[in-house]
Order: sequence, then structure tokens, then C-alpha cells
Amino acid sequence: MPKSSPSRPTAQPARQRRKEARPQELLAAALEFFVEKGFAATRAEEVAARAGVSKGTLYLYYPSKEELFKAVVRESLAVHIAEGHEVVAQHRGSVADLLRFVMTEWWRRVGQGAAGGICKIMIAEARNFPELAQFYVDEVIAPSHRLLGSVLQRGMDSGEFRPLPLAETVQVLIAPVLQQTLFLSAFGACHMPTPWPEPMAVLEVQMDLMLEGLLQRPPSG
Amino acid sequence: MPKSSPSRPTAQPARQRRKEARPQELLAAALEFFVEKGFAATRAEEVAARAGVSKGTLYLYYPSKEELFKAVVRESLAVHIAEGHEVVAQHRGSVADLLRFVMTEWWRRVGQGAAGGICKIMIAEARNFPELAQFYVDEVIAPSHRLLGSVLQRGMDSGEFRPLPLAETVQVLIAPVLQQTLFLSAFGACHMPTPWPEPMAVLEVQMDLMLEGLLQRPPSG
Amino acid sequence: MPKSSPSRPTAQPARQRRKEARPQELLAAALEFFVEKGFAATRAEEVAARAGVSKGTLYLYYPSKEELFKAVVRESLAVHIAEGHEVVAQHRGSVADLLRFVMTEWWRRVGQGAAGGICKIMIAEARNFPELAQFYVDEVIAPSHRLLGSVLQRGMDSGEFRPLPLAETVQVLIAPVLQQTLFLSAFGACHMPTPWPEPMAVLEVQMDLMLEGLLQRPPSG
Amino acid sequence: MPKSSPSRPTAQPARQRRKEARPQELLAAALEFFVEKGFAATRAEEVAARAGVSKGTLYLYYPSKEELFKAVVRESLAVHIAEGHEVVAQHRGSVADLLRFVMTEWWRRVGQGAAGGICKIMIAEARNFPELAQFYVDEVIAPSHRLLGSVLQRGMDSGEFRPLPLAETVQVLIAPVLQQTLFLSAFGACHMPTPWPEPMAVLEVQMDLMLEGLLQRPPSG
DNA sequence: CATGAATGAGTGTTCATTCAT
DNA sequence: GATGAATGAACACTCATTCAT
Repeated sequence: MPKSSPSRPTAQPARQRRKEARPQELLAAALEFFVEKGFAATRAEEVAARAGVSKGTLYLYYPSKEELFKAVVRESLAVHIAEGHEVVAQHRGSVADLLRFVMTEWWRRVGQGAAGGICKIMIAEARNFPELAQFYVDEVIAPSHRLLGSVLQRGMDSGEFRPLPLAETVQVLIAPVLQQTLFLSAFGACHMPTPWPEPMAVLEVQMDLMLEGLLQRPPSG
Repeated sequence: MPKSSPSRPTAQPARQRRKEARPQELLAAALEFFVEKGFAATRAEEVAARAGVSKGTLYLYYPSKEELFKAVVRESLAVHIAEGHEVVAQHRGSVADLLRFVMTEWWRRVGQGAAGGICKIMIAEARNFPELAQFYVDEVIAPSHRLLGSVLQRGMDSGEFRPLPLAETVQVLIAPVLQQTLFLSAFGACHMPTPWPEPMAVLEVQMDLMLEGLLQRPPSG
Repeated sequence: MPKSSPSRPTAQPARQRRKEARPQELLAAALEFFVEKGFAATRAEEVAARAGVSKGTLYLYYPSKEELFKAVVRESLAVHIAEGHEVVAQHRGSVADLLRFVMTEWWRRVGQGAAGGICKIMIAEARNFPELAQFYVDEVIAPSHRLLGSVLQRGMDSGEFRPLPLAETVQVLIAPVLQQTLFLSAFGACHMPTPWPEPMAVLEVQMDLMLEGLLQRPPSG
Repeated sequence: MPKSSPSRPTAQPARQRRKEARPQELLAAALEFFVEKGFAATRAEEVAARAGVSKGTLYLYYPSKEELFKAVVRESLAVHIAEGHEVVAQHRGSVADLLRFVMTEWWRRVGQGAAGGICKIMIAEARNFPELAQFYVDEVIAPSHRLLGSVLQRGMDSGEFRPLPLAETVQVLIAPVLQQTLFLSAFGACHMPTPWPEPMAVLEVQMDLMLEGLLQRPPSG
């Protein structure tokens, strides 16, 4: 084989390496396009092209565009939620701090990046792909709610938080950070009369509001 | 000819009556389909069919699918926001009550109905239809933010609310009710391990939380 | 009828006058559009609109777009050819002058105006509307050839022109003026590296060329 | 499976062979339809069908109907004009002979065949497709005029032709052969009271006429 | 394994023509 | 007569998926 195999820093032949890396490359390419253009508007060919393979090869790894999307959902969100559970289990100290940490961490890892766009996609396509929607509910939404619910519960148990209905409060807590994710992904490029506020500033106001409330409080002395 | 002759010499000329009702019928049909299937996936022909007319007739009233969508947005959302400004202007009494009223009213009129689905659509399709996105920002998002911003400002001016950054707080306030709208429209039909909380209950918790805060407060006596 | 009838300079009521003028107005409007956009691309509605009537009214006078076109062809070209025959019959003097006159007159009346565009249309649509094509051959092409043929014949009979095959020479004579008509109508708006020559200048060159070749030359000894 | 299996293990891989031949087949089919029905009235699907492929395949090779048309123009006309320039450059001998040759050759290769129909199409559709019209002016009309202009200039420079305005004379020269092309393509199938003259006879008369007019006459004393 | 040529169903939009009023 | 609301067939172009090589 005189044809010099391109860049082979390990013992493994390059072609072999590529073959094993294919699913990851395809997933990464798919994530980008799905977030940018949505599920229906993403063309199989451009995903393949960005991953450096041909259209046919994509179908060798994922039998349909829908299955490809499911794989992306699995890869981009479940991991972070699982890690969240570990963090919560190991935390010592104020629950308010834990809540702050969990939420800013979610924003850092998911919300502000490409993975955040997946949330947008799912909301959009849920009704057209009910099976996908159920999968997303089971693998992403329910675990997230369990995670935040456990934090809240701990705060109420310790007396740090006042008693509140769990499920409803979780919704209220999740909403702002999710909204930032959604709006950034959807309208980030649009001109606003009043400029969009910084997502991190919104998060801080939210934590402030949530913890302290909106009302002016009489000096408690 | 036993087939009931379509000519109907009654008081109301049928053709005329239809002509005046057409825009409303088309808008109603379009709203249903847009919410159910999204903008891109909705076919002009099925909208026309549900309104009981042919494809060509739809284009007699709206020059393109985009214009049809804009008309739906105006009819379903912009109207309510305009009314909201009037309500706010005329309100006398506690700003906390006004805030409560504005938000529950929005949920009653928009969030829980089909119109709420429009928000979902826009988030989903914004990046694929930038002109539509800008229209939505100008006609819905910006006015909504102005509306809530004016309420907040009034509360802070009167000393009823503590001082907070306006734009960011508006985001935090809007998020939960919007999230209920989005999730209902997207995942309403999905099974959840823990049942979805009632949206109205979530709204109440939100108002409670927002106004009072999460933290247990030392008895101020 | 107290409604003041608009501008009634004669005894005839205005509505009556309009009714009688309708065909002419429709024909004039149709000519403009057919020349500008061709037969297929001309919309029945815009013809009606320019004539100041509704779409339905057009079909009251002409049962189809094709019949409308035939009427336009009749009105715009046949008249001038018939007049040409009269002019030729009454002419006294040199045949070269007659030829010059016939051709410049055709350019003045037909070639440079809207009617000239009809020639373009016919050439374009002939194969799609064979019946129209035959009509045009019978009513326009054949009479034109007879007209020029008679002029040539007279010139050859009188010894002013040298003998040449009639039909072929007629083709050669007609071609340049027709080409000017066609090109003006088709490419008049296009940019040319070398500017289009003035049609009248081309006609003069043609007559110069043709006559220098056509004239019997006296033995110059 | 008695149905002869489509796999054909012969020497030439069928798929490959087709792929290379496709553009030519599509161009040939397109030329036929464009000439027969015009640009606007030709349907992409029927072109594909005549070339033995599906609609989608056509768009694999040409991104739009306009581009397909441009390709046909290039293939059918531009090539011959380019060759004409070479012929002119290499010619030795009388310019009258060269003129004769150029014009009869154009008739042989273009005018009498399907390619001639393209001229008809362009005249017809120019105003509805301005970009196409400009392309045609740049690629066909202007080069043709340059070609004939250079021949004329050479004749005038050498004293073989008498001095005449270049651009105008070119128009006069082109017109008859172009008219034959146009009429053949448009009315070829129509019955004429006096039969259409033979195009080649017309060409000969034209050359006779033109040259008797063009040639500098030796003082006949 | 990998390719990419080929497919054909699918959709927004236009417009000649009809007909109830 | 005149209107204009309604129709529905028509067409360019796209893209997920297949399969011969």
C-alpha cells in the first residue's frame, strides 16, 4: 500500500479508527443541525456531509432520521441529569447553595450550549412524534423533576425552606432557566427593542426572588 | 331531482354570508392545524378543507401561508396583550393583585387554549422563518415584556415591591406560565410517572413564591 | 336616476356608450398585455382590470383567452395590410420609391408600436396553437407577401428592377424590418456590449443595399 | 424469480455508463421540448421522462429549469459561433466566399435543425425571463454580430466591399437567414396559399442581392 | 463497509373558467 | 348585463430512502 495512510498516530490503522468514531461524529453533526434547523428541516445529507461520510453511510448506522434523533437526545441530556443526582447526594451544606449550584451548572453545561437546543426541538416536534415525546418525558423530564424535587424536599425537611407543594414548585423553579434556553435558541438572532437580558443575570434574579420573594419586607427587628 | 337543491331562497344569501365569515373560519382552522402540527408541517390544503373551502379560496384571503400565520398570531395573541395594557391602565388597588390578575387572565384566555400553542410553534420555527420570528418578537414578545414591566415598575415606584432589575425580573415572572403553556401543548398527551401538576396550582405557587420568597422567615414580631 | 351620470357629452346615456365601447377597450388592453407578457403569461384578470371591467365581463364578450387573442390579431394587423394594397394600387412614380414608402410605413404603423409585438407572439405560440397559426398565415403572412410581391412584380415588369425569383426576394425584403420589430419587442430592454443600431438606420441601409442590387444597371459605356 | 434479474454482469457497468451519458440525454430531450413548446410551457417532468429518468434525476444534473435552458443554449448555439470565429480567422481568399460560407454553414448546422428553434424561444420568452434574455444576448447575439461584423470589416478593409455602417449592415445580413429559421420553426406545419420558398433558395437570392449591392463596382469603361 | 445515483411522493402557489347573485 | 367568489388542475422543486456497484 504505497498510498500513505493519513495521520496515524497510533498502532490502529486510520480507517479502523474512523469506523469506531463514526457514531460519535454523526451524533455531533446531527446535534448541530437539529438545533439549528429543527428535526424536519434537517437534511440527512448535510448531517452526513458534516460528519465526513456519504449519505448512504448515515443509514448504515441509524436506520432512519428519527432514530438518529433519539440517539442524539440520549447522548446530550441524560448524562448531565445522572451526574446531577450524584452531586446532590454528595452535597453538604446549605440547600440554598445546592439549588443555586444545580441550576447554574445546568445552564453552564446544557442550557447555553447546543444541547439546550434539543429542548426546543422536543417541544416543537412532540406532537408529531408521540413515541419520541414519551421517550423524552421518561428520560429527561421526569428525572429532572425528580432531581429538583429531591433538593426541595431536603430543604423543607431541614427547615431551611418553608413548606410548599413539591411538583408545582419544581415547575416554577425550572421555568426561568428553561425559558432562557428556549429563547436563546429560538430568538437569539432577532432584534429586540429592549435588549434581551443576560441569561446569567436572569438566573441570579430568579434565585434572589425565589429565595427572598418580591415583596418589600418590614425590617424584622 | 331529490337532491336538495342548493339554491336556498331564504332571507340570508348564502354566498354573501359565507364571504364575510370566511376569514374567521380560515383563521380558526389554521390555528388548530398550526398548533397541532407546527407551521412548516401544516399544509395549506388541509387548512382550507377544514374551513370548508378549496385550496384556491384560502389564497383569496391570505396571500401566503406566512401571512396566514401572521393573521393567526394577531388574532390569537396580540389582541389580548393590547387589552392587558388597558386593564393595567385602569387598575386601582394593590399591584400584587394586579400582577395576579394579569397572569391568571393570560392563562385563562391564551395559555390554556389553542392560542397557547402558537407560542410553542414560534419557538420551534423561529430559526427557520426569521421574518416570522421578528414579527412575533415585535408583536407579542416585546409588548408582553412592556406590559409586565409596567406593572413591576408601578409596584416598585409605590414601594409595594422591593427594587429589582426590570427586564430580568420580567423574564422570571413570565417563565412559569409560559412553560405551562408550552408543556401542555407539547406533552399534554404523554404519560408521566408523577402526574403533571395542575397549571393553576403552579401559577398560585409561583405567585406565592414570587411575592413571599422561598426562605423560611423568622417571625418578625 | 338621480345619480349623476358621469360626463355625458352626447344624448346617449353613459352606460350605453360604455357597453358599445367595451370590445374596443378590451382589445386595446389585451394587445398591451399580450405584447408585454406573451399569450400564456397574460392573465385574463389583468386585461379585464385595465379595460375597467371585471373578470366575468371579459368572458361575456370573448368566450376564451384564445378567442380574445384572435380578435386582437384581426384588429391590429389586417387593417394595415389592406390599406397597403390600396396605396400600391394608387401609386404613380418610381417603384423604388413605392417600396421605400411601403416598408417605412409598415415600420411606422406596426413595427415600432405595440402591434409589432403581435408578430413576436405568433412566432412564439404558433406550435402550441396550430389553428391560430393557420389563421395568422391566412390573414397576415400571405397577404403581406402578396403585397410586396406585387410591388416587386411591377418593378420587374417596368424594367426598373432586374428579374429575380419573386417569393424568395420577398422573404429577403421582409426579413430586416421584421427582425427589427422582433428584436425591439424581445430584447429592447437588454444591455448590449455594442449598442443596438437605430431601426430606421437599418432600414435605410437595407434599402440602399437592396436597391443597389435590385436596380437594372444601365450599360455605363 | 423468472423476471430477468436486472443485475447485468456484463463488461460495462450499466449505472456508470448511464451516469456519464445523462447530461447529453437530458440536453437532447430538453432541446426537443423547448423548441416544440417553448420555455415556460415545457414541464421539467416530461423532459426527464423523455431522457428516461425521473424528475428528481433531472435536478441532480441541472439545478433549475433556467439552468437547463442555458445549458441547451450553450450546447446548441454558442459552440457553433465559437467555431465560426475560428473558420473566419483561418480563411484565405475572397471575403464574398467567406460570407457565403459562414451563412450557409450556420443554416446547415443551426437554422434548419432543432437548435434553430431556440432562437424562436428566446424571442418569445425574453421579456418574461430577463436573466435568460441577457444571457442569450451575451452568449449568442453579441458574438454573432461580432462574427459577421469582422467579416464585413475585412471586406471593406480590403476594398472588396464598399464602405457601409457596420452594425446596421450586420442586422440586414442576419435577418433573412434568421427569418427562415424562425418561420420554419413556427409555421413549418402550416399550409400556405403560395408555398413557402426553399430556405436555401432564399439564402442564394439574399447573397446575390447583398453582393451585387455590397461589391465595389469596377469602373465599367 | 461505503458510495452516491436514482427515485417519486409531497406542497405552496397560480389562474382560466364558472356561476350564484 | 355585470360581478367576483369559488374552484381545482397544474407545476417546479425537495429530500428521505434505497440499492447497484
